[in-house]
Amino acid sequence: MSDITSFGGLAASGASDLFQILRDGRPRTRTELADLMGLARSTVTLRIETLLELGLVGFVEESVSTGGRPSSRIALKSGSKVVLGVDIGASHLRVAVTDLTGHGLHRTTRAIEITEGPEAVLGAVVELGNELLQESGRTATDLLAIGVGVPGPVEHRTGRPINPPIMPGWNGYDVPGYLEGHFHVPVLVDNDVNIMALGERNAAWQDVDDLIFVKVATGIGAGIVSSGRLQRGADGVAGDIGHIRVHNGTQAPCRCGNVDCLEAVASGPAVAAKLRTFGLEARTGEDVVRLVESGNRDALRAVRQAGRDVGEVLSACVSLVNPSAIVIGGSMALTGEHFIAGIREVVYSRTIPLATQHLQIAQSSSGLDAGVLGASILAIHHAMSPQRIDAMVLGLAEPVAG
Amino acid sequence: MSDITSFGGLAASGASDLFQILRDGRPRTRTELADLMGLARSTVTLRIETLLELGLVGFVEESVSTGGRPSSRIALKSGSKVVLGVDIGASHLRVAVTDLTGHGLHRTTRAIEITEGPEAVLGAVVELGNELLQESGRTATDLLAIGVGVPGPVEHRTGRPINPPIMPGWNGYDVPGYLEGHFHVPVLVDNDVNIMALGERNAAWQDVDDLIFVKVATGIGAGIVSSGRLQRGADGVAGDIGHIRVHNGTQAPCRCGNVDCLEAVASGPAVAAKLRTFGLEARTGEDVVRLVESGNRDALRAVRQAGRDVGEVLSACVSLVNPSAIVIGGSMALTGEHFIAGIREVVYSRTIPLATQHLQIAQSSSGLDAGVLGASILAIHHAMSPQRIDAMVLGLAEPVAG
DNA sequence: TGTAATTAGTCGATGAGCGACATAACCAGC
DNA sequence: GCTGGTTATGTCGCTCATCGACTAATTACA
Repeated sequence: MSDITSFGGLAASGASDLFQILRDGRPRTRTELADLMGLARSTVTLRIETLLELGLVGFVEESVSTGGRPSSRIALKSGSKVVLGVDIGASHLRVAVTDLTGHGLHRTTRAIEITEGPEAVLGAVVELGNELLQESGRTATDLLAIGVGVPGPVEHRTGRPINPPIMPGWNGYDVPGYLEGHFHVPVLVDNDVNIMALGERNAAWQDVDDLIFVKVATGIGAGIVSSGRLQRGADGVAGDIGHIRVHNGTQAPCRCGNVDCLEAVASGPAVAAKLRTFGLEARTGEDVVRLVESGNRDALRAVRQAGRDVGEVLSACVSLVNPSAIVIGGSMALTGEHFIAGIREVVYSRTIPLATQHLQIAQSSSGLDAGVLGASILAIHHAMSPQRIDAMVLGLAEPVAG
Repeated sequence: MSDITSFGGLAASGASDLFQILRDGRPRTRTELADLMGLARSTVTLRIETLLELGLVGFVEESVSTGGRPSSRIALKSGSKVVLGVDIGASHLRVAVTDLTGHGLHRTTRAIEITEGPEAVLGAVVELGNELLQESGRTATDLLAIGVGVPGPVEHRTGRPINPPIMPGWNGYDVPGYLEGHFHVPVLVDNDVNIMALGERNAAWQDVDDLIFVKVATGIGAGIVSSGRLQRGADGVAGDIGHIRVHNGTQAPCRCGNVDCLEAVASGPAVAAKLRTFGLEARTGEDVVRLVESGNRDALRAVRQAGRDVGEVLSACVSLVNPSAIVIGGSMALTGEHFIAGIREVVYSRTIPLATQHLQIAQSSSGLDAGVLGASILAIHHAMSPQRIDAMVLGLAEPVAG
């Protein structure tokens, strides 16, 4: 009764360990790799040959000599394989094809209404996905995995949304099942803010292991990366900071039933509502951004106050998890420095210096692409996991052995 | 230039992997272990023999048969080795000797003033440590490691306190250096709340992977365990919730310079100060506990309100990290259900149901021992790390080979 | 008391990984 | 442009952890 992972010798020559090191995209020499893994150089050479045969790695030309024979540099080769990154929002859908390094090839957007339910929205995902594959000259067989972000709580293990407040009809829906039925590859689903945190970290904060990504748009949420790992919490709803209480005394009612929730005070629609009391025309966060860009004083002031309110909640977050970076994304972040200035003002005054001395607070650099990039990363992480690499190596070894 | 970990074959026969499984204290059969590790039973047998020779594991008598030859059950054997757990408080010192399963053998307390500085306090630690070793019939050679908790921020890597507000003279002091000079074993230092979180989890919440331990005493702090790992943050000051702002409008000044910090409102001394305005005699959290136990109405009301204030901050923590348990410790927890009722009242009303449906809020069960137990766990984790077990196995192999 | 069931100990075969040595490629200086 | 120093690569026999299969031991139950 032995399992499949062993067939005489060890699992799969451990080539996947080597591969995981190359995942960061940096080219390495054999000696570097040997040091990094604590193995002999000759062993590393053998493992590299396995990965070369699989087409997973390749040589980089630039051979730099330090006085002797120049070392050949080995790096991850994306090959022809691709993944799909899907970012489902309340009112729009964004899909991207990326190679295995997470670099975007093609992307596209479509207006949808998430309230139309899972079949309608996921049907659009299938359409856009197929279009993109065709545009980038790939076939369905080149696709390795799909990552999906949805605007609500998800049980990451099963990929099913759980009681999502703004996604009627999606509760418990088998999102991976639908997409796997059309693409026949693994589908990973997570909260949209979580994948944005992944995307942003991969794009601009590779060396930062403790990071909080905050999305301020129609809703407000945070994705937390601690010790380099995404924190989902016990029920997968960690980072739901939109309903933490703030105290500016307006008793603003929130859709959750409470009052003075951050989301009822500082979200795009909340700021827009406040601006309407000044006789300004505004409904969404985008409207607010437009008013700020036009230089409207009331809008500026309201945005800065919203920043302060977000800052109040974030100062608590900083005290609790002590991150080294906070990245602000979502439509409200597009108001530029005014919003972030309000955040900084409160965070740096309401937190002990020890926690803020190395803290950076910055605007999202990947902007609207953070979601699809993060979704791709999620898919790549799965497609390139040690288990799957081992399986590929085994697939290479078996025909030879048989 | 190869390193010491390899001398011809593999590092150390991988016996440490096996040992790590047995660390939970549960006895296992060979077949169970083989399944758990994905290795052949014969291999497991060989590894067990190595650990038997080292005296690290042993057989458990009770042999249960399921219809055939009864399996022999293998379990961790604490042997004669011990560790010291040290819990340094603002005004008292607690030291315990425990075996390698973390079970206490002897413990003792002494009144100290942390303001007397590191040499005086650590001198007392050395005295008490030696006394305890003698009492439990162990010698210095039986000691494997020391774990220490201090009431302030610590750089865990070096064991040096960093700008601790209530520990004048300790800033940057080499705590491990002092103790290693006397005991000649590794010394691990961490924040007191962090080790209490470790101790509490080990004592009563072994199966809970997401837990927040909150200490409410002279100060207020939290230790966060996420995905089974202690979260220290980027600078090692995660969980410092004492200076998060609460809003009951009293503008209470805090020693940190801000107003309305949780610590200025709900800590032992803060509640005591409030009770003095009612003409009651109270200075510390212990005084408050005494008044509550005597049934004083004002004290009851003040404690419940303090619970609500703590609950306000904890509801933000729940939204952010989504734990499955919150454990309340520290002197204020000794006021019994009144304090925790206030916490529950606010947390369950100010947090979305999704995050609280499986949330438990409970009083610390290990009480005053949480600190020393956690410190021991910290020491044991280090003393029993894969690297150190590998080294022990090597030490066994080398004389034979040489 | 015998038989089925289950666990434990033993041993030859296998191959991942190692170190050592020979070879290849490049630089600098004469 | 040759030559010696330097650094990287390729090759090969050896070692030992691990495997699977077989045998021995121990119990339950008919």
